[in-house]
Amino acid sequence: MKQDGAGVDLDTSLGYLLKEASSALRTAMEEVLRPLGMSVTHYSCLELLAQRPGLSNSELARGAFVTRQTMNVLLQALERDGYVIRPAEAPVGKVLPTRLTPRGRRSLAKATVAVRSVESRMLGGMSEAERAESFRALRGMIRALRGEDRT
Amino acid sequence: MKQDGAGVDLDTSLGYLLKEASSALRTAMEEVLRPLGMSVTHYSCLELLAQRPGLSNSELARGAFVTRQTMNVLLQALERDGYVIRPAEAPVGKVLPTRLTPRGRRSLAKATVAVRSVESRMLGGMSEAERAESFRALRGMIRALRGEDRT
DNA sequence: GAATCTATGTCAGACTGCTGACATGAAGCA
DNA sequence: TGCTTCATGTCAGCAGTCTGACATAGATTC
Repeated sequence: MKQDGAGVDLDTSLGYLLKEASSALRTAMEEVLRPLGMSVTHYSCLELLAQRPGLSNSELARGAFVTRQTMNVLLQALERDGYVIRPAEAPVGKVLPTRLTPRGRRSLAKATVAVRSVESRMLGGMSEAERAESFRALRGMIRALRGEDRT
Repeated sequence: MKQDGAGVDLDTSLGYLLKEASSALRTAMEEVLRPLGMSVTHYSCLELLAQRPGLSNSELARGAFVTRQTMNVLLQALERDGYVIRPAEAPVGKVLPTRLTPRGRRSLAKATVAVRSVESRMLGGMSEAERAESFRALRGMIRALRGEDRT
């Protein structure tokens, strides 16, 4: 039933499987974050700021894989609700370094517990060697897709 | 600089890497499909129909990882533009089996060439064994995330 | 056979993220 | 110094996707 000549066979397509895995991960994260009133991008933003305080809007956008316009909208809401702070004036250039407030940190702490449970479930039955192998494979795909192809 | 106790370390998080890979794949596909005036979901729908003719709206939605409402909107547009056909009345129940028209097949043919180039680029330097390993790893993640955890 | 449950197709409204556009500051180059 | 290029922050408009809701058909249960 497989039309090898006609299309990309979905059952053996690594791209399709990657999309499936990503979709499953996203769904699982949304499930645990919803009770906290937080979206995946929302969480990603807070997590990035916790690990790298002072990131700018554009840097956060790249880290969360959205456009800087999208991140800007999110940051304005987070700032309005007191989860993050940005200086009114840029210390240098136009770049506004963003930081978590204590409230933002508390909010993140709850979310982290939820997200960690998903991640550990995903790592489930994988051995340490298998995790390392998956890591290597995904990194390879990313590098190839971005055209950093060193033949 | 890594706060191991505080959060999920992004640099060593398989979830984050999975999201990154998926984002890179999506971007690459959008790039090659845009000139054809086609979105990723649009393409997924046609590809699914080519491989499994007669799929219903809900089945297509599951295959493309969107809701059936979203797929319904897309199908109406595709039907209006003559890429697919659905019977006016359901042969059985409410399920409307969908099929590609010749026009839809031609459109898909062009897209397939583009998508295949992305996929082969992604597989890039991977050996056959590495591909199999990646496959196995992704399947494991999906199964674990969906809670089909057979201890 | 009737009641309940489940799945489907569809409509409407809301939200999220994206593209396009603009002004501004920094960095490199003539 | 002036010019070009690039990155940034931000606003506005648009497309895609989602949630909520409803009616209906099949399957299940009693």
